[in-house]
Amino acid sequence: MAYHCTKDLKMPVDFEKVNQKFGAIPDTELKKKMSEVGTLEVVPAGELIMDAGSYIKSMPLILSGKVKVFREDEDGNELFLYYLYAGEACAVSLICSFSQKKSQVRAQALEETEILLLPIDYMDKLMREFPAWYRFVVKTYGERMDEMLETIDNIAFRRMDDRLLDYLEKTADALNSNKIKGTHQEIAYELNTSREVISRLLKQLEKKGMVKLSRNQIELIQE
DNA sequence: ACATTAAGTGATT
DNA sequence: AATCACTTAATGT
Repeated sequence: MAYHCTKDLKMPVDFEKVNQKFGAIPDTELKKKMSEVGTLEVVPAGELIMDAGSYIKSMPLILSGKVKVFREDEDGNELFLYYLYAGEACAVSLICSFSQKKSQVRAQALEETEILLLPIDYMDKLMREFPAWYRFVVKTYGERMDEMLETIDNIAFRRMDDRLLDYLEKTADALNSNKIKGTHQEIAYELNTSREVISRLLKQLEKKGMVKLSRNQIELIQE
């Protein structure tokens, strides 16, 4: 069976872990089933979990770690979408796997990340046998939909300075640190704008005392 | 000290 | 907000 990942470090799934991380799923029987049917994959920090254009053969559920999800357009431009945390699932991949479509997004592990992979062949069965699964899927899909809508009006209606601040806050949150390592160029790439714009906006934020700038590092100041 | 890379800036569209 | 054409500052060798 082909998996969408290059690194195949599969292990039996620890039920206790699934039970603990997915408090959002009340049905213990379902979680037992998930542990039986799924495989565990450990992705090292920085690895791509899913690349645009790859087919998805299973639905990933994050057991631990953090994942950055971003879109990539035809010209190779990146656009940051959202972060995924433990206990969450990527609704995009669910839809992709259902419709047998290639992934339209890329996902990268920010730190070592454990992923529970559920083969899509089981989706039908789980849906029918476990109402809790159905509710979980609908719920995560709804959550992602909200995220997406937020991202859309970020782009369409908000100015870049809002987007930048939003990005900085989310990134700081994902890293558990107020200090964001990286260059202005990298941020510009993620937000699909130019380095000069980011530099200027960061300068403004610094003047407002919201941020402290140094080479390769941006420190967010708490309000 | 020199080269390289990141960041800052003014002008133009 | 994007792009260009620079300058200045920080860092590595």
